[in-house]
Amino acid sequence: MGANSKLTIAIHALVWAALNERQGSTYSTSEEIANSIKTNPVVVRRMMSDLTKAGLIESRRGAGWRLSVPAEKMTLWDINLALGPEETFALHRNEPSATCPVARGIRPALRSTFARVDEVVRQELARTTLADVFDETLSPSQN
Amino acid sequence: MGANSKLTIAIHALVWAALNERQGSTYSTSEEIANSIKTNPVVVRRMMSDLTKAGLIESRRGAGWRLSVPAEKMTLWDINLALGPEETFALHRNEPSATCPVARGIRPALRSTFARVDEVVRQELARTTLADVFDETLSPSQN
DNA sequence: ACCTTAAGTAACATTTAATGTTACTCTTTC
DNA sequence: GAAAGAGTAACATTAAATGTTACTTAAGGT
Repeated sequence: MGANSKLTIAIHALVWAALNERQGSTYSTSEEIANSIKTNPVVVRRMMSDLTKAGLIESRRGAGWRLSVPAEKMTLWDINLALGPEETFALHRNEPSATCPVARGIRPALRSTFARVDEVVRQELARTTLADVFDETLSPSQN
Repeated sequence: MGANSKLTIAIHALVWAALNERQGSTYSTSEEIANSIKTNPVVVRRMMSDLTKAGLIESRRGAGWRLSVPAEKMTLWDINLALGPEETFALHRNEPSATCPVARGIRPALRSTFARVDEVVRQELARTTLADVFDETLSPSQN
């Protein structure tokens, strides 16, 4: 499958939960969230389970989840890290030739190059909080 | 399939061609390159075709390809752009709910967030040249 | 205690993008 | 005009993401 939309789903779920809490509910359920995202509740539960393990939210069986970190303190990198971040670019799927000097040297060279890319992605995600996305999502220009 | 290794394949091919040219050959063929990468020649031709269209290399039927931009002037972003860059993070695969305010507002919010991420990736790739990767690939520590 | 609700999770199905492969046509060089 | 190798269409294969069903487990309310 193509690109990674896990982060999109997670942020959507968290913004939904944040709004739900702001409107007076304590817990949000996988069914409510799946409804907004238009996906299956199990997909939501699976993903929320990762966020729970990372301590970003807390679950209560029979009730749902609530944020355990304030939206202002939760960065998009925290969320992405909880989901198990993927590298922006992948190395070769198969080991390249063992006899060719280019093939032998290219992997370490690209590893360090791609690590720098991943680092700037990390920095950019760490700069944005869930509250930032929340505000932009619900800004008047969207209604 | 998982992550995007097209850029890896392209850089590998270009470093191979650069070395080949430095060693006196004018043209490099899809079979030679595929041999080093351990993939099918058609995969190489397909990808090289994109690089040709972008003007980074030039092809001659019956002979192969050669660089048309010096390795010092060709950035990894030029290469990635030629391949048709993918976005680092994808939005929802399916349209989310039309009635939920979160679902309606989240896409524009994420679009701008993810655009900033793509921009820092672009900047980082533009900072590294094919010559940089060439040198690191063939550096003594790799032999 | 019992019932209801909803999370947690295993197992399997489906979808889709990337990659691999075959086979053929088209240019260029010799 | 023969050989080499790019260009490309068409199809096969692989593998990851996502969707779905069905069941188990924990918590709260009656």
